[in-house]
Amino acid sequence: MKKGDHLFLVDGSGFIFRAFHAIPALNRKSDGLPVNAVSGFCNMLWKLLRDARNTDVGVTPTHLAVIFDYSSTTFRKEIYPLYKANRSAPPEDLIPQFGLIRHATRAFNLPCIETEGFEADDIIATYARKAEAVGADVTIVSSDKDLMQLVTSNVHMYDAMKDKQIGIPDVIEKWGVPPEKMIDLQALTGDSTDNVPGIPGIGPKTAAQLLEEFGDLETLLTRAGEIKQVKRRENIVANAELARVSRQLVELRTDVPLDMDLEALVLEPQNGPKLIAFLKAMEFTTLTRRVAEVCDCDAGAIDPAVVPVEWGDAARGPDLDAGETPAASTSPNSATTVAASAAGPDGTTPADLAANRANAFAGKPIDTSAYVTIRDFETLELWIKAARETGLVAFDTETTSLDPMQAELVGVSIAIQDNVLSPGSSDIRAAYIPLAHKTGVGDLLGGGPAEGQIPMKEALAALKDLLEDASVLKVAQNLKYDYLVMKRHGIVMQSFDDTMLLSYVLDAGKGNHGMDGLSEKWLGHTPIPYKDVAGSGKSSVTFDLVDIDRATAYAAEDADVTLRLWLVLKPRLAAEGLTRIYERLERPLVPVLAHMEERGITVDRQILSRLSGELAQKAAAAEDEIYELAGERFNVGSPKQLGDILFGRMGLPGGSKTKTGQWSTSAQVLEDLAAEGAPLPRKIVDWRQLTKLKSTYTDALPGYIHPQTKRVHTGYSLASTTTGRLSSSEPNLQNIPVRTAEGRKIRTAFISTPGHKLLSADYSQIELRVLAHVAEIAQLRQAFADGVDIHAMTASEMFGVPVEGMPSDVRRRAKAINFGIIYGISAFGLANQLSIERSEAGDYIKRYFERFPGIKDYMESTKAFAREHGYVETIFGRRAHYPDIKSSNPSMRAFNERAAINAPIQGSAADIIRRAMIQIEPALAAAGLSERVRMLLQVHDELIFEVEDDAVETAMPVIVDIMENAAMPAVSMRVPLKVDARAAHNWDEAH
DNA sequence: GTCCGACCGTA
DNA sequence: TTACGGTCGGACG
Repeated sequence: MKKGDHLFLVDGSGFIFRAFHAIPALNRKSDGLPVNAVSGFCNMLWKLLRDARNTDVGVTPTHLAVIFDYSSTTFRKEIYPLYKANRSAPPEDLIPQFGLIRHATRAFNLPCIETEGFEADDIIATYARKAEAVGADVTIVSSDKDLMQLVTSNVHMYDAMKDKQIGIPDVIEKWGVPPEKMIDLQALTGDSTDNVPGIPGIGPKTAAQLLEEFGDLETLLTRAGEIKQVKRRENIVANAELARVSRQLVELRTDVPLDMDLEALVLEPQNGPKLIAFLKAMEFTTLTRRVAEVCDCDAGAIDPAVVPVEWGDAARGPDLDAGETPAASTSPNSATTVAASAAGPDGTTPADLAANRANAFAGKPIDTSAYVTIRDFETLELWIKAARETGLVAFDTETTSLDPMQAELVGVSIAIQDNVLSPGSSDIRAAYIPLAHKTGVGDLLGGGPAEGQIPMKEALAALKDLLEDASVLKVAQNLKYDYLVMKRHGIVMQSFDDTMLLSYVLDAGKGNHGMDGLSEKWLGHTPIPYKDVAGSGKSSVTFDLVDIDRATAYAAEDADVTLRLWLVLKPRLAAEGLTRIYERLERPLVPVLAHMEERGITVDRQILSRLSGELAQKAAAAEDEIYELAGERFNVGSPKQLGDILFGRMGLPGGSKTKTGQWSTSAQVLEDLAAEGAPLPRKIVDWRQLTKLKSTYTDALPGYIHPQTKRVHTGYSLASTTTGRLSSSEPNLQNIPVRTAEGRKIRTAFISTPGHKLLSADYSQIELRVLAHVAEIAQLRQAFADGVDIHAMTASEMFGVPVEGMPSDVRRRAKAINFGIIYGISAFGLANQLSIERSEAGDYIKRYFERFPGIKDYMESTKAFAREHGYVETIFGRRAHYPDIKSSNPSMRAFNERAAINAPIQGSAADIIRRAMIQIEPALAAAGLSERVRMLLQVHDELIFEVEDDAVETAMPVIVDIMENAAMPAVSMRVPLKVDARAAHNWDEAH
């Protein structure tokens, strides 16, 4: 961009609201879909672009971008939590138009820009100043006064609705101050729509007058004593701080990190057919005709585009992030109303669309012989172009390993809905792009690269543009894997969906969410098994050694199936009211977790090796004593042999049996025997602990140290629990010992890099707090509000023992009961836990319910809900399904009931920490800590960070604050959340 | 080689 | 009494 160029910055979000209110809502599609704002937007863009071509008329953009708000959790909320807190949900008819306007922007071939953590205004400000700095002219298409501070001799505003330019004189005329003083003026007057406080009683006229007199806000505030009017003087003195905060809120940032540089905003030629297809889908006949004339296209020959409609989830659940789009209405039945009155392109309501799609794809044959192998750059370009045209592409990587940190990229497959490569068709076409296949299977020296592959570097450069293009939606199955593999090649994917996560949000509790299973379930199609192409066991090969034709069939099929699954599952989100869960709690976690996995954590090999030696010695000693006591040598690790010795040859009384009929040798049983005075069981328990620590931790962990990074990279699964918790594997870092002193030594091996500390922040009693919240238990809520010992309080309530001087055993029982409640208590389970009679446990439970009747109510109503709906919900609306809740098998039914009672508690806590994790990185960025603090691990109620020594003090309150307020603003907890944080050189001391 | 049960580590 | 994943032994093929 250079002098003489003219950048247009369209305030997309501002325009949506203005157009919606300015244009009558009777502007609807034939099926009832409200499109008034979309219509105004399209006409405005067309006018701007037409003028761009006709140099005789108006100003002519050479560059243009449309900018949207992305999220309401901006840095301004940090400065002033009440910022925009009074915003109510947008009107129902507006909700589907947010998404449509983004589609419209893409149909116009224009960049669509949004940046997390910043408002559209800040992005506009940043671009405007950058363009000005290189000598270009700027026109901001908006009439929002918040943007007027940006006006200079080179930066103008344009009110598209009134067709009016706004320059410096216009600002002065309207507000009485020049643009550079608008910030001070707004700081004084405040803004009721955004909840910017300002100074009460001061409006624009007074503010302008004061600024005229004192020059600027700071001078005014310091010299406020000179003001003659008594009330005004006192008012300003009293509220000086409020004015300063307000100033921070209204001043726009000009340092927003930009994904696209100025050059990328250059105005591309119009794509007539693409635009016409969109306009036809919107039924904008006049504009369609005009565009067709100008582009010299035959509009009649172009089919309407398939435009997905995001309905929002107006029907239910809290708004997960007030103010963000698309947001919710509070009316309980509004989604149905919108849905009933409006229609998507291949259905009449979201539910119809979902059903139609499911029907269309169930059993629809998949022709795996039609897949294409892309072997030259030109063909690749053609496919990428086609993907851009449709704005939707399924994507899959083929690699040499299931571990994304070790995997070498071998090839990439893509699938598109093809109305570009073969016009008029909406079939799916899929292709495989081999990149690193080798020849010479079985050749000891290994073969060279296979013939007919595009050089990796060239192909990745082309794919990078597509994958990082926010205007093209990428669909993948288990996206985190592909995201990480691509990130390791310098590609940071933007705009994505994950079919695994769609299935998880919709159907958690109904089986797993792997691609093969989903394909069977929804498409009636069995994909080619991996082992059919790569073999299995000893004779298996890595994917780079698979013949390219075989690889094409397998890989392209994966992309094809993924795209089909997306078409089936995505409409179900809106139909079932789960869009917000998916968009706010699930999808944003993918990059967050990918980054955590990529970072890994340092594990000290020496410490583990030393511990392993110690454990080996102790275990050997214990083993000798065991043989001595048993009178023979046997495999201590074999429960079967051990059982024979203890309960057979030695004749000890057997406790419980396992489900295979064997005598149980569990720790519980052995402890009971030890209490009876038998020495052997005690030794077995000791031996088990030592060998467990050795085999599972000290010996296994070093094997996970990555050869290049020298760190341990766990893998998080987003979709393997019914409740919404994450799980960790290879290695599982969510079960590193902590309860015993011996076990805690393992944690000393998890260390920070030099100059850093590990910071651990964990929620205190989060599940009991959630219980107090959902079941509305007055005593529990009070106890948490007062910060008293919750288990002691319970004991005191139940047994009438004062908290002061309470025997530890009494408190222990109460603690077990509290946990039992969370787990959907049964007398049997509690009796087991406390080693008491079942009748006594039953009495405890009875007394508990008497003291806390709300708990009983919660349990009964949760069970009833689960029976009626087949699922339960967290406080944020995540669902956990229990299809067997009505089982005729009483123990199976009871098990499902307990799980259903537990799921909203465990799941709500899981949702809260998810929200914290999603907010952490932007919050750290806003605090300037991005480079100095890195989130490494999550252990259900704990987050572990690696922090530069000097940043610990600043980072800790930021992290604690985010975590403690993570439920807000979606859910206002009736109980405070408490987070404890510590930093130290290793995990043991930090915890 | 692959699968399953028993056991045990975490929240 | 909830939710997980890893290791081992032992049985199956």
